[in-house]
Amino acid sequence: MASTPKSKPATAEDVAELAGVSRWTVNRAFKKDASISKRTLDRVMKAAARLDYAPDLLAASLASDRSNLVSLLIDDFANPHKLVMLEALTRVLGAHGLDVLLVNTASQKDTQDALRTARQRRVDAAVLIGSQLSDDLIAQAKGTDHIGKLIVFARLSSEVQAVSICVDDRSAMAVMTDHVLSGGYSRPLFLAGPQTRSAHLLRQQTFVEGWQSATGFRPEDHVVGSYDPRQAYRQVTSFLKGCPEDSWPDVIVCENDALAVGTIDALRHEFGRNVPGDLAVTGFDDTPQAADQSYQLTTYRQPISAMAEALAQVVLGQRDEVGLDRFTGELVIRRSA
Amino acid sequence: MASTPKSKPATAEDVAELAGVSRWTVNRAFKKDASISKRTLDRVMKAAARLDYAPDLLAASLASDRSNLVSLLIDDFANPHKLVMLEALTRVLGAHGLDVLLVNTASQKDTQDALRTARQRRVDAAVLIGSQLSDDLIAQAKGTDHIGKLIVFARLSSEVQAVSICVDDRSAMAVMTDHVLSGGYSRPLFLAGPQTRSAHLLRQQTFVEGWQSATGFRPEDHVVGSYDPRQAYRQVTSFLKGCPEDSWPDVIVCENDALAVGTIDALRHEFGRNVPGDLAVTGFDDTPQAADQSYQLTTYRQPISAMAEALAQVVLGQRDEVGLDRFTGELVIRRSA
DNA sequence: TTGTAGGCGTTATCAC
DNA sequence: GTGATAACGCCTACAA
Repeated sequence: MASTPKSKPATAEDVAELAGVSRWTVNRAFKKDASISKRTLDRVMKAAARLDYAPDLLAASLASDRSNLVSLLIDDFANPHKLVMLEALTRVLGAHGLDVLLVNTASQKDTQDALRTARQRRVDAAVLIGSQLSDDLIAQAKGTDHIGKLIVFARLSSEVQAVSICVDDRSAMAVMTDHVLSGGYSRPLFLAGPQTRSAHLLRQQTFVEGWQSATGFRPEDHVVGSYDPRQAYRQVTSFLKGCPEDSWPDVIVCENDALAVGTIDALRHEFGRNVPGDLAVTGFDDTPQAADQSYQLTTYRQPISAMAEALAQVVLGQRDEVGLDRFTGELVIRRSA
Repeated sequence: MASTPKSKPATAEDVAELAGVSRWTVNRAFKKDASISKRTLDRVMKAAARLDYAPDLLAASLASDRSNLVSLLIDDFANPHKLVMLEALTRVLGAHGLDVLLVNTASQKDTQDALRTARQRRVDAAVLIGSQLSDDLIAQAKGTDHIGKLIVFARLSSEVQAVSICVDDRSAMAVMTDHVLSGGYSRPLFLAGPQTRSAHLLRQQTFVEGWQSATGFRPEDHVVGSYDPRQAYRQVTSFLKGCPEDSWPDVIVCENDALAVGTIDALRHEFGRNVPGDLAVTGFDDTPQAADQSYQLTTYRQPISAMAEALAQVVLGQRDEVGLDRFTGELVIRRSA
C-alpha cells in the first residue's frame, strides 16, 4: 500500500518534493515545537504518510549529538528480579522516548567492551544494573568520560563518576530489622550476597549493628557467591550441614529474595524444615515469586517504577541529581517471618 | 589519563593528524581486512590509543547502511523463561558484534511503535519474542518492508513476511506425548496458553491427536489467558473447583513451564494435592525453576543458544533461512511425570 | 513561517 | 598502500 515496497525508505527530501515544500520544513514538521503553519504541517504529514516516511534516527543522532539511547549493562541473569527491573525500565524509558540497549556483561571484559560500544553509539547514558564489581569496573573503565552519564541502578555506588539511583538501604534495612526484632527470635543469621565494595555491605551492616545494639548480641553472617537461588540453595545447605543442631539460626535475614528463595528451598528439601514453622526467613526486592503461596516471603519492595522514572528524567536532564540514592520502599509482611 | 577529559571524543581526523596520515587510513586501520602496511597500522593504533579514539558507530551506520543492531520486542515479562532467552540472545548476538535494542511491547500500539523505531534506527533485524498476537501484528504492521529482517524467535509464525526460529513443536510434543502415554495415565488435561493463531496450537494439537490415536480418547483441554504462573494458578484453581471429584485429570500436560509451575502451586496450595503423588504435571522450556527441588518438572528443553546462534547468522546473512523452524531439543525427565 | 549553509564522522569508490 | 571526493540524512544556526 504505502510507498514502494522493497525500495529504500523515503527521506525528508522525497516528502518535501511531494508536499511542495523544502526538506527543512519537512524535518521541522516532525518536531514537537513545530514552528510551522497548520496548513503546511497537514500537507507535509499527508505526504509523509503516503511515502511511509519517518525521520532517520541515526542521522538525527549524528547531527544533534543526542541519541535518545540508554544502554543497560547486566552481568547477572540468574536473579529473577532482573526481569522485573527490565520490564520497568523498558516501559518507563520507552514512555519517555528513550530506547534501550541491553548488554550482557557476564565477564569483566564484556563490561569494558560494553562501555566502549556505549560510547561509540553515543548513548545518552550507561546504566549498570550489575550486582558485581560495578565500582571496580567504573574506576577502571577507560573512556568513561565520554559517556553521557554513568548510572548505577538499584545499588549504591561509592564511585564519584557515577550517580546511584536506589533505595536508602540503611533505612530500609532498619525497618526490616525492627520487624525481625519484634518477632522474638534469638539466633539470627544474615545471608549476604557477593562481597565487593563497602557500599554493598550497607544492608548487612545495618542489620548486624541494629540487632547488636538492641540485643547486645552480634548476629552471625554467611556469604553467598552470587544472587542465584540455586547457588544460595547449595551454599546454605553446606553451611547448615556444618552447624551443630543446637546452634542453628531461628531466623535467616537474606540480602535479597533470590537468596531467600534458595534458602527456603534448601531448608525444606535438604533438611525437611518448615518456614516459618521451624525457621523464619526474610528477603528484599519483592520479586513475583515472593508472593507465591510456596514462599509468602516477608520482604522489602523497592519502588522500581519510580526509580526508573527518575532515571529517565536524569537522562533527559530534567531532574536534579540529588537524593537519588534515598528512595523509600515498603516492608511487605507475609508469612515467612 | 587518556586524551582530554570532558572534551569531545577524538575523531579519525584527530588521529590522522597525530599519526601523520590521512583520516581514511585511520578508518581503514579499524577494519578487519585492513589493507594497510603493518608500520602505518602500528602508528595509527598508537595515536588512536593516545587519543582514546574509537570509531563512531552512528556515522558508520549512516554511511554503510548496516547498524549491527537487532531489536528484540517482548510483550510479556511475567514468564521467567524470557530472562533465559534474553541472557542467551544478548550473549550470543554480542559475541557476533551485534548490539541489542530491547523494547517492551506490552500493548499493541507499542509493537507498532517498536517496529517503527526499529526502522528509524535502521536495525538489521527486528525479533519478536512475544507470545501474543505476533502474527496479527506482523500482518498489520506498516513499514515492515523497510526493516532488514523480521524474525519470530522461539515460536512458529505462519506469517510469510517473517522467518521463525524455533523447535519443531510437533516432534517435540510427540516425544512428550509418548512419555506421558508410557506413564499409564488415563485422564489427561492439556493446559494451553493464550490462543492466537493456528501455528500456536501445534503443541496442543499434537498432544491431543497423539493421545487420541493411541488410546481412542480425546483429552480435555483448558486455556489460560497468559503465560504467567500466577494467572495459571488462578485459572487452574477455578477450573478444578468446577470439576467433579471423579472427573479430575490424573496428568496435566502444560504448554510450557510457566503454566506448569502455576499449576503445581495451585494443586498444592489450593487443593492439598501432591505432584506427582496425586497428579502428574509436565511443562515445556526447562526454565531454571523446573529444576528446583520444589518442582522437579518433567519438561522439554529448547536449544536456546543454538537458536540464538542461528539468529545471529541469519542477521549477518551467513546462513540459509531454511530449516530454522525445525530445531530439536530434548526431553528432560524429572519427578513430576 | 520558511529557506539556506555548513557540518556531524563515517563508508564507498575511484585515483594515484 | 594511501589519498581524495561524494554521499549518508539530519540538525543547528542564521537569513529571508
